[in-house]
Amino acid sequence: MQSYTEENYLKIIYHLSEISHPVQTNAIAERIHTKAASVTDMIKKLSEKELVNYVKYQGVTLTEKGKLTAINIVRKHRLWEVFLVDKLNFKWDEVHDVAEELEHIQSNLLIERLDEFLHFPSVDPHGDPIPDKHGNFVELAFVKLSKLNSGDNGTITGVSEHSSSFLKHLEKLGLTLGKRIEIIEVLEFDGSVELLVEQQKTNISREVAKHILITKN
Amino acid sequence: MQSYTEENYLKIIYHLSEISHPVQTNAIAERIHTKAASVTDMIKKLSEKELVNYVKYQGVTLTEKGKLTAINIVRKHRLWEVFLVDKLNFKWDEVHDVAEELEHIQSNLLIERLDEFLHFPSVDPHGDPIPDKHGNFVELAFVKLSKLNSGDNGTITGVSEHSSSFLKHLEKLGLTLGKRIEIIEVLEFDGSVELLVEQQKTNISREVAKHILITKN
DNA sequence: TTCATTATTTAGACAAATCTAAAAATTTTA
DNA sequence: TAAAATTTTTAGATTTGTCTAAATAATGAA
Ligand SMILES: [Mn+2]
Ligand SMILES: [Mn+2]
Ligand SMILES: [Mn+2]
Ligand SMILES: [Mn+2]
Repeated sequence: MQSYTEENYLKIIYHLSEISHPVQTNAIAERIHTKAASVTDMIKKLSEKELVNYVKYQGVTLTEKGKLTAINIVRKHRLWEVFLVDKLNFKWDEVHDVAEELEHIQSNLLIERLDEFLHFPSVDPHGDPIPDKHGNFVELAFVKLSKLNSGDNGTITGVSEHSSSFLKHLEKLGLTLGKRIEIIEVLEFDGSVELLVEQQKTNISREVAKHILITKN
Repeated sequence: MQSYTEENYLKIIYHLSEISHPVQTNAIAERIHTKAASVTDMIKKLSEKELVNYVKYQGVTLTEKGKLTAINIVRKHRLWEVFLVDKLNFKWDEVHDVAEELEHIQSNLLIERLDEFLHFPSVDPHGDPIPDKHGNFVELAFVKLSKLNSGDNGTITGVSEHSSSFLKHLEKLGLTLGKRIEIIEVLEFDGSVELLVEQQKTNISREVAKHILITKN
């Protein structure tokens, strides 16, 4: 079994693996709010336990065992987020911090029963896929809203930024999961996007558009 | 805020306070599976934080602040146990260990919403009272089954032993919360009790009878 | 390709929570 | 009430995860 801290490292390494291979020490340090020296220490420990492959000065990659562990934590995180939103009426911007704690509860029975109670959801409140108990899940074919052109339309199916301020902003504009949108115009000047949601015209910055994930129709 | 470990000490001290005032070092050590020396260290720390009153060689008592903190942890523990039984179909002997972890999740919103979701239960799956958000609760007027005499009858409303083996044993005999019982005879020889549950005659040892709590009618 | 910059690791220290062994205080027994 | 037994505390060490400062390796610019 891994400690709370080890689990957090594995999860962060898993997420960072989608961006760079291998994962750099500094990248981990930044995400986990710690110093590079501490990361090196922990990486050595995880390597000792055969959860990561570590090459000095190069970085780390997860071993199969480490990856399965990480995916299981992600599974728990996302299932708890669904629980909080669906059953306890949390808003999508309120769930992340609590899920960061709940994801470390150790009980297979608990998580399998929770999954069942929630009717085996396939995505979490932010549109992220929920791995099944074997670690399998389907990556949805997203495209960033910032890549669309005028006339394009689609459905909001995810966000790539989970901060409360960002999510609250989207909520206010009515840009929530499942909403259909149509691009009116992409301003050449600053890349901001004018779009239509439920007969309502809205304008969002390029920065915001980058973090909204669309499934085209 | 207190650490996970500090919370556990406070909770144990709270429970032991019902038995002895002040609470002895060794009693805590035994319950928390640690050594007396470690307990002394932690007690000093809790005293420093004004969560307990500590007199060297005498023992500890909780301060008002410490007591409120402890009651809040008990509240969370019991609410989670209700959740596990009522919503996730756990058996009453399966919930304790998971609740030991869940009770440390830090989120007032979570626990208030959970309370609401469970329709503000007043007792947990073992018949123990659940404090409200202000720390108030009613102690039920229990009597140990071992104190009853032949001819007495009442309802099982609690247990004072939470081990899985004990609870499974009761389950097997049909001696669960809410069941009405009638004492047929208390054997003089060994104090074992012959009783009637749902037209069924059963015999339990004095040791078992001691841990079944009855509300008389 | 050499020097400067950046990234990473090592060395040594620290706080939290624990332990063992020994000392000190309290309680029990005789 | 004095010795014996028990309980509690102290002293010093250990483990986990972190830090700062210094050393080392890798990368990028001239
Ligand atoms: Mn999240
Ligand atoms: Mn999420
Ligand atoms: Mn319990
Ligand atoms: Mn209980």
